[in-house]
Amino acid sequence: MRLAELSERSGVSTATIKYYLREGLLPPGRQINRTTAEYDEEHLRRLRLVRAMIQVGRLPVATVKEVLGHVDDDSLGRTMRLGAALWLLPQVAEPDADDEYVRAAHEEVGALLDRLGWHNARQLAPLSPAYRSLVVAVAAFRRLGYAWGAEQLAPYAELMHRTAVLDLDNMETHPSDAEQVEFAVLGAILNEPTLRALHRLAQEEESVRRYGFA
Amino acid sequence: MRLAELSERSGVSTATIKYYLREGLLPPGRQINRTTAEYDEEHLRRLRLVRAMIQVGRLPVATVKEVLGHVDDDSLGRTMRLGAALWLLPQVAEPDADDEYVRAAHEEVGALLDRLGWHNARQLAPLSPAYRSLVVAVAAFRRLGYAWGAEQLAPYAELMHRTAVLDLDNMETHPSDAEQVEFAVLGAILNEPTLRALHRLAQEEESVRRYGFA
DNA sequence: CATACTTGGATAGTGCCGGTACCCAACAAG
DNA sequence: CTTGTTGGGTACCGGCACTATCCAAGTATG
Repeated sequence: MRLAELSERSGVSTATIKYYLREGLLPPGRQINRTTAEYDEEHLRRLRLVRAMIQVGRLPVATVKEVLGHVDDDSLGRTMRLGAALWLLPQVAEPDADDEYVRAAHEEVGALLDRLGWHNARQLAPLSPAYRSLVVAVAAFRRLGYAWGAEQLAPYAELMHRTAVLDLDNMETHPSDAEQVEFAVLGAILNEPTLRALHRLAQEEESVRRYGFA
Repeated sequence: MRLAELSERSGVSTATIKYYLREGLLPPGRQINRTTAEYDEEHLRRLRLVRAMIQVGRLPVATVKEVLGHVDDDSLGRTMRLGAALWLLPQVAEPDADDEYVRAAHEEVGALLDRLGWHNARQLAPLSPAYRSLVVAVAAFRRLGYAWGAEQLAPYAELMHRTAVLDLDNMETHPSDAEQVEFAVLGAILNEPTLRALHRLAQEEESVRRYGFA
């Protein structure tokens, strides 16, 4: 398959494919001569994966490149590849440690993890981007005067834990390590928009049930 | 309070505040004379709300303006104000109706809603951005060859419904309509990053429980 | 064999977005 | 009176994800 066909089958313009090749998101095709290269089904699959990450997952191009680098790195074990890839997902700006709301948020989130018995998360917390994002979000709520802490978050955390159990159960249905890692990364990237959409649909449903259409 | 103080207490530069004023995200201050205006605590609060939406919720400036417009519109009832504001949240590109994966995704999502008995969501579906986002995400999975449909989504949807119930219960703890709407919009905007962060923390926790740190 | 098209490679340009910088005359504060 | 700040305006910035154009070398078609 040559560039034009790859473009047609993926729905991505040749100019954009060239851009991805330049940026290293797609491996170069098999060079037939100085002006022709041959692509295969693997390229098409990779291209679809890249598009899904960018368009559905809204990852920046540079991040997609990093994520793919970890997914492809055979020198790492499964857990490390997975962790490394997930660690890169969109982050929020570093919280300002001097801010009083941020300090209070740190305490609330710490209390939450203790209360839930999430000892591993507690241990990973200082490094984890997810922990930082949570602190930033909680601080924003508190800055606006809402009581928002361990108490209010615990039931949500419980539900999210059950979601994570589903995620890993789904992942384990895939046979090979490589497939598991790809599925997990995809899950992390594409499942989030899916969950967000389901969440909003559920809000619409429940809201109409309670208050009607008026 | 004048511009400089508003800037200091919010941590937002005067240039940026002027930009928000220009864009209509903040109402103008009380004009004392041609070169002085007075701002109050309401401006500070609104500014913090705007910042939270932009930085934590990652909403584009133009969307923030629209959302605030609906929140402030007293001519609408509670449900409508809420719905109108939520409808604006970040959307995914319109799915291509000609695509076979998109068609299959439509069917799967429809089957899911039937199976769950979400009749209101089913009815709203053609209009709902959340529905469209879900279809796009499911189509992306299927394009990559994963079996991803009503079967796999149902348990997630169940959990998201329980999350939505929590959301609305929390909202109802606020006394006035105006507060309920503000809290709900904030919830939709700030709770999503919160849920995402909790989800990832839960994944880290559960993943370490199953596979250890190796 | 002629002609039109395609290839990889390179470079420059586009449009949007969230600010930022600078200038101004009018006013305020010490 | 001097120094700084105000609202208002305009111009500009850097980052991002492409997109357009050009090129010489090679390919497909009649």
